[in-house]
Amino acid sequence: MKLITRDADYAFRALCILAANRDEILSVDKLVIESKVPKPFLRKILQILNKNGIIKSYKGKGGGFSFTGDPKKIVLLDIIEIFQGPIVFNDHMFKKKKCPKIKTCRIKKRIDEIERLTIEEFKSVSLASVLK
Amino acid sequence: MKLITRDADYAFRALCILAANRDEILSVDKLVIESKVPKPFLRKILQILNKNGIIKSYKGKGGGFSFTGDPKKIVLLDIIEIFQGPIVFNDHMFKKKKCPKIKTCRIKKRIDEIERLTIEEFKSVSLASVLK
DNA sequence: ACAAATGATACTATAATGGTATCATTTACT
DNA sequence: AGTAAATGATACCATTATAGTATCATTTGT
Repeated sequence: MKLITRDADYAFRALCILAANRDEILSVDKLVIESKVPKPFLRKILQILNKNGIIKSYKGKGGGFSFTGDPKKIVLLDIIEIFQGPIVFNDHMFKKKKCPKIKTCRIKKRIDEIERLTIEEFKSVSLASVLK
Repeated sequence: MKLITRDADYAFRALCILAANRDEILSVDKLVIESKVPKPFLRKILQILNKNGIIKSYKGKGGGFSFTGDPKKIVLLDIIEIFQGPIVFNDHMFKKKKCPKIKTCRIKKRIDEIERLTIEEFKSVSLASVLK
């Protein structure tokens, strides 16, 4: 069982490279060399980061992507949620509908506690924290 | 994104019912009524729990399944691992092979810490802890 | 003998994952 | 103006996982 999917993982790694060269424009080709991620896949990922306002893109010759934000403010949780949606440890469904005991279920409550704890941890992993 | 899959979730809930009626033999039909899980799916799940030594099964008329172990010793992590394999937050792969920087990568290290923390939490969720 | 139960196994539909490929558009540079 | 280098937008695809269902064989209590 894997929690973090490939695209979110690649995205965060590419982001780290961009953040380490803050405000510089790096082409996908350069990022491919540094990150080893397959180029068409990395392109798609960077486009998504751009659409979500995490990085900026520059079209045309000499173009590429750059990170201009605050490395302390972008955290792993943000990236996971962009590519994988919200983290849900236990959806508590039966077939297509929610379990009616969802409010009182002790199992659900306990798992939700663990979920909150893990989410807080993912919030603590900022770009800044893994760079220095 | 979901961490705990349906089968592991159903399994743990069914186990709770069995543990609450320890040493009693309950048929799948009874467990279906209590748990609301679709019968053929629940059967498959119980067979897997049986094969993994978590519960015992009794064939023939009047048969069923029973939990005879120590509710303190069976934890959510055991069940997740049976149905979903080991928990891996970040596999750190590139295409089909491991990232060569796997030993030194700061991102990987940080995520592994969070993984260990979460696994410890799942170890703390025993049948006994959610029953009382 | 029969009914009630599990054992074993095969099957299926849908969605997610991990990509690839292609054409359109933009821009810098000569 | 023309061209090369870059991203934008989309469509496509193979494989695997998920969430089940269905069926027949076997065992066992009465």
